[in-house]
Amino acid sequence: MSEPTTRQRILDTALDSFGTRGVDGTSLDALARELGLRKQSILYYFKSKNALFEAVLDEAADRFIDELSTVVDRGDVWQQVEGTVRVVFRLAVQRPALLGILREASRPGSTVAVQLSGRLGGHIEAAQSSLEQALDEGRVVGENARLLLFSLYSTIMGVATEVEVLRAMGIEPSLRTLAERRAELLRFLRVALLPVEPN
Amino acid sequence: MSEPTTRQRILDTALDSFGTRGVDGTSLDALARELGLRKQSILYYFKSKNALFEAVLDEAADRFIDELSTVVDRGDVWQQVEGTVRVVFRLAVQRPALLGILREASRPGSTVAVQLSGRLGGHIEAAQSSLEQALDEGRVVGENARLLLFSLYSTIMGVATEVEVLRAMGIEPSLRTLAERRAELLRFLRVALLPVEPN
DNA sequence: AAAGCTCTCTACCAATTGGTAGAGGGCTTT
DNA sequence: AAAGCCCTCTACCAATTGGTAGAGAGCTTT
Repeated sequence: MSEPTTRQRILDTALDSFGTRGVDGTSLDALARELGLRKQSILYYFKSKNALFEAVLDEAADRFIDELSTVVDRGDVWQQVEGTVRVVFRLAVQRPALLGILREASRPGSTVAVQLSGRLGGHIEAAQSSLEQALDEGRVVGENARLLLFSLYSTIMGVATEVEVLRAMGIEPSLRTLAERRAELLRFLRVALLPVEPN
Repeated sequence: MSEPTTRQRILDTALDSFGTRGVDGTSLDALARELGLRKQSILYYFKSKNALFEAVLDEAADRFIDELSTVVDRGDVWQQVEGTVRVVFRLAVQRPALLGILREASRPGSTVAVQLSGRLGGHIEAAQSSLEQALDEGRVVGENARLLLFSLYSTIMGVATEVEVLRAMGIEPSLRTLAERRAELLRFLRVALLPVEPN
């Protein structure tokens, strides 16, 4: 387990800071301080703050894909959904910034969203066609695969990341309540997706 | 129809800018320029940028409550859900910044979220107890009213506001696709919420 | 040992940030 | 007409922002 390169350390720390404090809320100086460096060293590896952000986005997309890689090749759509929920919830605990940066990048009006879509495009398409097939075969309830996928995404990401809304509802985020949230989400999705026939 | 006060104009413009460009992405100078003022005039009405943000949040919460006021007193839970979806989607077209500022304020780690929860707390509770009753009477499928409400919120807000994710999926946001999105969302929620028995 | 490369640093910089102090114009009240 | 109030302004300010220029230390290559 060799030490990570300085470049990698910068990417790691930047991902965490961008993902939690936001890009605008993260100054190169603060980032460098956290790394025990001067900001000029950051600018040596990345020619501008925006270039750093783009690199961080690529990194985040790669990791996200990596995390989901074990899920995609499951045959059953429901198992894919279930696996995705598990992965996303694990990330919400272990690396919340990874989800935070997706949130940051997908802000309405974001200019970098295109970039993410380029990275994730293939996986989105795969998920969609998988869903489409299940829809055709009546294994899943719905009409439009793309829009259904979009609803699924919104629900899962929202439930996993909207912790402040949760607080507003009087539920303090903790490991316990997180498990409950996940269970309720899975129930919700199961009812929404799977046909009633108990076979 | 009298002209709005300067204070109100500031609140209005700030809501739009905070909601679309973000708080960090909005400088007092830029805001003042947009208003045809100097920033010192803004600071005359609001003692600091943060105070302005808090006032904007209160304003946004009031408007949001106002928009939903016609929905809450419907007897049927499903009609409440349907009405909420309609209101949120209308806002997504007419005043996206209003939803944007909720998103901004509910960022994980946000310090102002508590404030919003104070404003919306009563309405959340009302919605919850309404849902609870429907749950008890078997009119709605689910286990935990609070968590179910949370899932509903995440789904609706996500589908209405995650336009960049939509773009990434190859759906260009427009009035046409928005209507389709809403229809699919309503179908999704209906299946997820309502019991199967037709009658 | 000279030359070059990789990396981190100091030294700056112009622009922008949120914010303070206070002048002064135009009302209304005395 | 004087006094006070409401409002917007000019004039600053210190701190922070992202970014440039380039020195120099340590290594490898010639």
